[in-house]
Amino acid sequence: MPRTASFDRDVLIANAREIFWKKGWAGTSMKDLEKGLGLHPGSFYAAFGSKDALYELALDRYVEEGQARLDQLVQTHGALGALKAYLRSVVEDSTMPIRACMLSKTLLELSGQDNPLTAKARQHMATMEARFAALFAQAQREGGINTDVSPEKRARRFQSDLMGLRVSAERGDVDALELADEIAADLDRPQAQA
Amino acid sequence: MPRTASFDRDVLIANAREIFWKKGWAGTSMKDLEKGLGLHPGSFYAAFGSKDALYELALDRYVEEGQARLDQLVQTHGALGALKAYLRSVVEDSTMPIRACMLSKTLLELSGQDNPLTAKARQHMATMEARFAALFAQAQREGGINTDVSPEKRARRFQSDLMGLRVSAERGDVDALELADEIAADLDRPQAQA
DNA sequence: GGGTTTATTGAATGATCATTCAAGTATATA
DNA sequence: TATATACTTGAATGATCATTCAATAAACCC
Repeated sequence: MPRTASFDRDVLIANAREIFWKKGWAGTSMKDLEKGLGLHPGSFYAAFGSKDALYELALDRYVEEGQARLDQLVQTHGALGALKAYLRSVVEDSTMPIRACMLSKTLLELSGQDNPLTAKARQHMATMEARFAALFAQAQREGGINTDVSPEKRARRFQSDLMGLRVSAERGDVDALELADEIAADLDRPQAQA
Repeated sequence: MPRTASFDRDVLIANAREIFWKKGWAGTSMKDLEKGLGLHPGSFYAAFGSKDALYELALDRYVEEGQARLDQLVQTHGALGALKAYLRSVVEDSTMPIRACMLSKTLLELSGQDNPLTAKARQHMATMEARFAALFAQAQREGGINTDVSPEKRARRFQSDLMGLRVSAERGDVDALELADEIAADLDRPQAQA
């Protein structure tokens, strides 16, 4: 009896991720979304509930894709190689709408107003960091990296440097690829003790 | 003949910097500004012209104060010591409304929409980087740091790490002070070659 | 102290914001 | 093919957005 929906929900979420990632939370209007997704208000709200709800789905999707990209790099380059390649990929990959990390953008834009989406962004960052830590642990087991510093600590620093790299890459007057290689080169050295 | 203005323009710009820094560009409404500055619309527009114009003044002020803080650190700690102390200060200083850098926030929020304010943010970043480079050069002359890498390159990396640190400090679940000390400790070591 | 000049006030403007909903349309089963 | 069921449409909602402006109030010079 029911009429079937004419759109692919998954594609719509991917589109939304693209738009939100590029233009940010406040910078994306419902008109932008209606146009970008080809959806009228009624269909939009029937499908997603609200702009906030879709943003959350877009964030989830963003992290899933990042993890998938990382997984693939691990398969081809191994743990340590994947971490290095990941640094390059975030400034090279031309399929991304901008260089900056969507989690950083969300956190910076919304943490000053207490928007619930910041909690989500923070969670995702912790998840990514845990994934990095697992890869550092694997690299240490495989002997590719020395064990003077815990995987957790290395992961924390790695993600911090990654965020810095991706902000720098938005500047335009910075050779982000060179910066990425510098950070990657540091991974081969014993880490400084604070 | 004229009536004198009842407000101190400098104080108002400082207040605006505080509000914009914390809540961001889109997150700050005219109502926020009117309330925060104690100014009615008419006075506001007579004094500053527009919300955008005031944001630009706030950005300028933000950079001036950062430079002043850095200058003071140089006087007490010397060039290299100042760079290290600056890392700590950005996560410790309780007078700042948030940990994140206002230039990063501006760049990330507005670079996806082509807002002219992004150019301003980029310029300021380049200026800060030049200041860092001068301090690295001084540290190299004084022998506090080795000369295997150019001051410009060190400055670029320093600022990138600084941005990453300040994004990480917004997470809440990261010991930003420890991270700052790790980055500071790296300054004493020969820099890795990419 | 009167007259001029400028600051202040706050209501009004028109645009845009996210969201709602009633009416219309298409599809799949029976 | 009739009917039930869901999807689609787009106008309407009320809030809030940045900005304007005419009216009012205050301060300075002569």
